[in-house]
Amino acid sequence: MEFFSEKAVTAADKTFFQLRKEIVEGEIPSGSKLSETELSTKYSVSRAVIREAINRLESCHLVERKANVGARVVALTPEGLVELYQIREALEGMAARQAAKNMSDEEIADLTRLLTAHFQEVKTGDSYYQEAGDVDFHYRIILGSKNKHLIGMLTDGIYHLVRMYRVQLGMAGPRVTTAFDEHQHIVKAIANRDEELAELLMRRHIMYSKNNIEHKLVNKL
Amino acid sequence: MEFFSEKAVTAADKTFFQLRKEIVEGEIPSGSKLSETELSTKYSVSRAVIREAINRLESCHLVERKANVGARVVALTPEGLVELYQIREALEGMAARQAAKNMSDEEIADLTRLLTAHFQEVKTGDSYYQEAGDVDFHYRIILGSKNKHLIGMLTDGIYHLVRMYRVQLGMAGPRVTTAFDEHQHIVKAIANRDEELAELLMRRHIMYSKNNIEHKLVNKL
DNA sequence: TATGAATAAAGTGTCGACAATATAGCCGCT
DNA sequence: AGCGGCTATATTGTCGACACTTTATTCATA
Repeated sequence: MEFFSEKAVTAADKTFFQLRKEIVEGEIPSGSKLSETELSTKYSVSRAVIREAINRLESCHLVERKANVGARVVALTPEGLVELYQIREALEGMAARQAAKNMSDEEIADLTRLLTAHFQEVKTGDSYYQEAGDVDFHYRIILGSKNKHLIGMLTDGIYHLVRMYRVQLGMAGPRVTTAFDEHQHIVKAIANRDEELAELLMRRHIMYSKNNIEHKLVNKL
Repeated sequence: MEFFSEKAVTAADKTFFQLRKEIVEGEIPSGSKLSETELSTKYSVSRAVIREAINRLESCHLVERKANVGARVVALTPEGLVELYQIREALEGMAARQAAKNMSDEEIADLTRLLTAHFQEVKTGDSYYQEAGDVDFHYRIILGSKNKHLIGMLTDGIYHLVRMYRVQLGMAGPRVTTAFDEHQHIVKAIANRDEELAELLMRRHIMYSKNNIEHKLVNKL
């Protein structure tokens, strides 16, 4: 899943990536407390490193911190999920709009190829790669926006929280073929340089995805 | 300007607020380097406090950091401004949509009162309070969305960067009466619970504002 | 003179210890 | 027995020192 070119140069980086991974995958359960001393012994680093890692996790909205009290992993709630998807709808919609304007022809061709390759895998029915492919698709469009702030907010900011909801609610699942069709329509709109339609389709795509997840989630949280 | 209820409980808080203020207002010039040792002597706190403050400034996109090299205040560029306003358009548009859905009748009445009071000040021609009134208006709608993630991203995240552009480019200025009309239309849409229109009008409002600033900015950056 | 390696200087990254604050448990009081 | 205040403990916040990396300087060599 590391198609983000994130290389850990410092110890705080490594610890941050490790903690983020464990939180997203639920190894550190949501709602649990993050004790600085405990973590520093567990990872064999100083508390300063842990503190920096926790600060970064807070920036990703993966933990919440109170002064003089400590940090807790965020709780997963239906309201939080809805709020998150509203933000995705706004930001990724804008990303699709800008991608329709700013992606190069080669990049669009690449994206089309990705989609057909993806279609081959869909036929084999392997749902995990469906998940990865979906993330990859959205990631490319985000990059295609060429908006550095937008890219940062989505990839560094909220995408790991999205993954956290998906992983912990077990969201590898259906909606495969329908989502695939939606992806195709979006790419066509981008290829036609139709900014308005690209944004609209992306927003609908994310809204459908939200509704789908919401249904599943009723009896899980 | 402190209508955000941000109280500094810890030393790192105070340093962060102080540094943020100085960066936004240009006292620490954009593009300049932030030396940890230098700042720690200047503010009479330890480097650990400075480091935490700088980390938070990085989360706000006010400084950029490179491992083993240091942190610099972000450079103000025309491209950066455009990117920032694209994000505002997406997020505040969504905020207006959600505000039309979630604000209470009392809150809407309050907002209307704010607008008429604001109109009185516009007639006196004091442009500074126009600026404050504009920020206040947007802030209330953001809060009205009732989306915690959205509120956090806008108020903690990008709003200080928006202010930095405005302050350092000297953006107290015209567009007063037209902006006021736009505000009125937005409130009407919210009062009518017309989510679609509220979002559309807010997006247009921000787009106009962007175009206005872009024109002024040509010969400044 | 220009280039490159070796070295010195400065700055960031990391650490362990101390100080300040919040939480938990105990004791006395009503 | 229940409640409020106090003490003890544990955790976070802050500090100064050391280790490592980057950058600037110096010096030798082609």
